[in-house]
Amino acid sequence: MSKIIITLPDQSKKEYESGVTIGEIAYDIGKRLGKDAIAGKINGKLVDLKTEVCNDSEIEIITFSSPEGPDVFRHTTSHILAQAVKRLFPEVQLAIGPAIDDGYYYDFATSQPFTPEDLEKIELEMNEIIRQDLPVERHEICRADAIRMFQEKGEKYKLELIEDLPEDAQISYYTQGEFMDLCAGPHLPSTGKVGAIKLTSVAGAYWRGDEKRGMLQRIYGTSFLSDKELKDHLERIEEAKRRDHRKIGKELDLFSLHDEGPGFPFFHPKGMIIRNELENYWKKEHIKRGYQEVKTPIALHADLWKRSGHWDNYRQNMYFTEIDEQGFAIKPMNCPGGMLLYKRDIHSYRDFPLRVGELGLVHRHELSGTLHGLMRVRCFTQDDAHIFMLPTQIVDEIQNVIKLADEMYRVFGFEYEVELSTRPEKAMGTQEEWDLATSKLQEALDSMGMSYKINKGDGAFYGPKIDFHLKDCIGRTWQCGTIQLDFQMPERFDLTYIGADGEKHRPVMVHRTIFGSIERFLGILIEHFAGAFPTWLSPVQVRILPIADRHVEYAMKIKQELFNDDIRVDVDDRNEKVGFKIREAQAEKIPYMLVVGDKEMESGNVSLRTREAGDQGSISTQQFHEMVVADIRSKRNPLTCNT
RNA sequence: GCCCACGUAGCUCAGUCGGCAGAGCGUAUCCUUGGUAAGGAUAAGGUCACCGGUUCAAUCCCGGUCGUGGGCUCCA
Repeated sequence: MSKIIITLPDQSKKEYESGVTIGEIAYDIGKRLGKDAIAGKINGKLVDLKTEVCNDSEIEIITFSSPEGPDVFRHTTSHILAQAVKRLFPEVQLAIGPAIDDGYYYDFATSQPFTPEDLEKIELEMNEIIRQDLPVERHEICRADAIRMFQEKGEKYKLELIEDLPEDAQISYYTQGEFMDLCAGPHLPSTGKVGAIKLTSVAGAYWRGDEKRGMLQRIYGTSFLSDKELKDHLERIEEAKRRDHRKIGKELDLFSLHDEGPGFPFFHPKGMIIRNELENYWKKEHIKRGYQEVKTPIALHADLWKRSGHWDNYRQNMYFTEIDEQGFAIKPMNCPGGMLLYKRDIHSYRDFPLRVGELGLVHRHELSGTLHGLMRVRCFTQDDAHIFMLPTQIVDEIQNVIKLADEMYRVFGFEYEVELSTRPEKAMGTQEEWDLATSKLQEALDSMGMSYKINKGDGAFYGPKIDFHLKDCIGRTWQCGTIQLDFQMPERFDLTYIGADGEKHRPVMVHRTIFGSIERFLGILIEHFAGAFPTWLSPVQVRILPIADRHVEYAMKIKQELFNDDIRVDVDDRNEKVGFKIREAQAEKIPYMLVVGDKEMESGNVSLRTREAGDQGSISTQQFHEMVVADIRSKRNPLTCNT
C-alpha cells in the first residue's frame, strides 16, 4: 500500500495512508492554522473535502477567509434556501442556485410567485436548518442512475442539466437531511457552519438566461460568517442608496425624468452647468490632440441606414419617422453621418490620422425594463470621434486614445478596468478581418502593458472593441469609454484615400468615446462624488451669506468681483439666520461659503467656510479670490471617497 | 419586452378592513436683523397616475393602460 506524504504549513511532513481524503488533511492543516477548512483544491481545482488525494496532487486548503471561501459557504446557503423552499412548498421545482458576488440566488419553477411574506417564512425555515446543523454529504453516481433518480423526483430542470453532461460522466449530488440536490460542489461540511443569512429580493429570471424559455422565480440572498459582517454589508448597500444619482439628482435639482418621456432625461440649469463644463473640458482636450469637431443631423434617410448595416443589424433599437413620404431614421449612432462627411472630400494619406469628433445626440429604443436614471436612457450624447488612418497607424493611434482616456479618467479620480470584446454571433465581415482587427487592439494594449479581460463574443456588429469600465467610490463598475475598430463602414461606404503611389486605397476607421455618454458619465460622477463635485464642476462654486440686510450691498460687491472672473457665485439674501443659510448651502454641497457682517465690512475681509472643513476664519477677499481661481483651474478632487 | 413590487401635495412619506384627504419639509405673506447646520406666526397647495368595472358610495376592491423600483435579457 502506497503512502502519501504531505508538507504542512509549518514545513513538517506528515505521512498518510492512500485513500486519505483532502478533508482529513485539511483538518490537520486547519488545526495548525487555527482556521476552519471548508473546501480544498487539488491541482488548482475546487473539490469537496471527501475527495481522495494521490501522491502527486498539489493541495490547497480553502478556509472561510480565503478568496474562494465565501463562494463555498454562499453556495451551501443557496442549498439551505432550496431546502427551506422545498419544506414549505413541496411542489416547487428546483432550477439552479449558484453563489454570486456578495451572495447567492436560487431559481425555482412555481405556479404562484413568492410574496414578501413567503420570503419571511423561508428565512425563518433557513435559520431552522442552520440550527439543526445537518451534515452536508457528497454522493457520486453514474449518469443513467442520476437520470432515473431525478425522473423519480420529477425535477425536470435538473434532468435537463444532467442530459447535457457527457454519457460517461460521474454525477455528484449533495444531501443535507431530507434534501438532495444535483451539484458539483464543494460545500461546507454542515449547515450549521453558515452564520448570518438574509434574503434580499425576489425577481423573475429566464431559465438559462434565454427569454424564449420559461420565466422562473429567483430568490436573492446573502450570507456571512457573523452578524457583524452581514450588518456591514447591509450598511454598504445603504451607502450606495444614499449615493444614488437619481436621489441626489433630484435633491440637487440637476435633472428629472417625466412620465411623458420615459428614458428621455430633462436637464435643469444646474445639471446643464455640469454638462457644459464636461463638454468644454472634453473639447479642450481633443483640440489639443488634433481633433476637429463636427455636428451631424439627428434624422437621416432610411437608405443611409440600409447601407451602413444598421437596418439589418440594429433596426429593433431604432426610431423611425416619415418626411415627405420618405422613410427616415433617428440616428442611434453617429458613424453613418460621419461617413457622408468623409466622402465629401478627396483625402490624402498625408492628412492621416484624420480625427473627427462629435458630441452627437443619439436615440435608441432600449427595452422599457432596462431604463435606469441617467445610466441607461433612450437618448444620450455620445462623445464620439471617428479616426481615419492607414493600416500602419492603427496601433499608435489606439494607444493615443488609451492615453487620452487614462488622462481624462484620472482627472476625476476614477479607477477603471479594461475589457477586450471579440466577434459576436451577429456580425458583418469575414473571420480574417475580425482576427486582424482583434489582434491590432490586443497589440496596442499589450505593448502598453495594460491588463485587461477578454469578453468573447461581446463586440459590436461591425468590429471588436476595447471597453473602459469605471469604478465608482464603492467599487461598482460602469462601461463608459470604448474604442471600436471598424473595417466594415469604410467598405460599405466605399471610403478611399490617395496613397503615396497616387492610387486609391481603403482607410481604416476607429470609433471611440471617452465619457461614453455624457448622461451616464454624469450619473457616475454624481455617485462617485456623492453630489459634492470638485469646484470646477460645482453648479454654485461660492455662496455669500450676509448676516443682516445691511450687509447685502457688501456681499453684492464681492459677488461682482468673483463673477467678473467667471466664478459661479450667488448671494443668499433671504431673511434667514446665518445658521440656516449654512445648513442649506451645505446640503447643496457648495464648496465655499463666505459669511459677511459688520466685522468683514470694516476689515474688507470675508469669513470663509468650506464644505469639507467647516469654519476657516477670516481671509482677505483678494486671497480668497485667488484661492478659488486656483482651485477651479487645478480641477482638484474633494476628499469624499473614503467609504 | 418578461417576472415581482409600487404609484397619495413641489419633495419625503402617513392614512382610509369602502363613507368630506393628513404630517413634516419646501413655497407665499407678515413679524423678527439674527455671527457659522433648522427664529416665530398665518396661508395657499391634491380628480389619491390614467381608463373602465363592482357598489347607494371607490383614493381603497377587481380588470386594463401608463410610469417607477428591484431583477432577467440587452447596453454608452
